[in-house]
Amino acid sequence: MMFSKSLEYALRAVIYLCNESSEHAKLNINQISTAIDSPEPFTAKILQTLVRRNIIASTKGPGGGFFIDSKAKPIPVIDIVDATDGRSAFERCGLGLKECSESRPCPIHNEFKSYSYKLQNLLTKKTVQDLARGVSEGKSFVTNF
Amino acid sequence: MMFSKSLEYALRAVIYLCNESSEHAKLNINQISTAIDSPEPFTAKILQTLVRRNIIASTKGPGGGFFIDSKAKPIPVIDIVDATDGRSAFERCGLGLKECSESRPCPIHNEFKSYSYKLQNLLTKKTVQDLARGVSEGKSFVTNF
DNA sequence: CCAATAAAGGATATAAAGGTCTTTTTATTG
DNA sequence: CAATAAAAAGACCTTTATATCCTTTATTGG
Ligand code: FES
Ligand code: FES
Repeated sequence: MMFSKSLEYALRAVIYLCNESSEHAKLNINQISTAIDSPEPFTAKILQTLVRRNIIASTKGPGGGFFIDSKAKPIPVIDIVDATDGRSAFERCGLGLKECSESRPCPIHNEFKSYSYKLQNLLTKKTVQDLARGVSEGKSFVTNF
Repeated sequence: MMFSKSLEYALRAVIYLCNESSEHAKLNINQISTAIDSPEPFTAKILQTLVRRNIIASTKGPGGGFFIDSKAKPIPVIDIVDATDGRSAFERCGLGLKECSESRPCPIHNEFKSYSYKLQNLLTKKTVQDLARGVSEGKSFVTNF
């Protein structure tokens, strides 16, 4: 696939929020970007779009910040992809041809579509909560040293 | 994966050359970029780097142009990747962490590495000639309508 | 109501990828 | 040898992704 920086930061932030925040323990942008070691204003922009899409929540003012109600419905990873990069990388021709179809396939069409389908499937089944679990159990990390 | 434009044009050009050129039937940059519908000067740059890497050959002067001796040794697709995009996308952390290792994996490390390994393997085994064969048999295409 | 705090919004800056143009070098042919 | 054809080389331009900055809006506690 090759994730954009926006998607990388979005995923790390959302996983972090999933473990560390709640309606009663909001985190401000400085806390988040410090934790996941991402550029603060850029991360703010990204989180804003996630809020607009109702993937995460936020409140303004003192004591405000971003949070995820982790008891809320599971968030498929593909939702974060849709919010940041969109799905065009999956749909276009892997060799950049204008048309991508079974009737006029490029030489990598079959492999590419098969992979592309499997990956979308995986991203749809896998939730942010699944990824967050590994982190909370100390098996994986979203932070640099 | 997500190929760069350079890699897309490189692959289409090399596949085209594989079928349509030989030491005695060289193609100039105008013929190539017209055929594969790619920006001519940009494609020229890309082919220059492939020549420098001895993936394709070229001669200057009237009657000159680019060519592949198709009876020459098979060209693994990974060679084109190495020449254009390099392999860093395979090696870095999929979530952009500074370190990527078994001892400090991010939440997608295992899936990412497994996919990354399989893809590199596929690109190593699959040759440009394999891809060109489909095109010469009319089963696939490197050109737009 | 006021001061402080924090996100939202919008304009702007920087870097990298993608693409073009001009000049130089090399080879061929009449 | 001159004219021409073609790639090589290098400077330059454009667009998109990445990132920052500044102003506005909403919320809270005193
Ligand atoms: S035609 Fe290229 S991936 Fe479908
Ligand atoms: S640590 Fe993220 S892919 Fe290895």
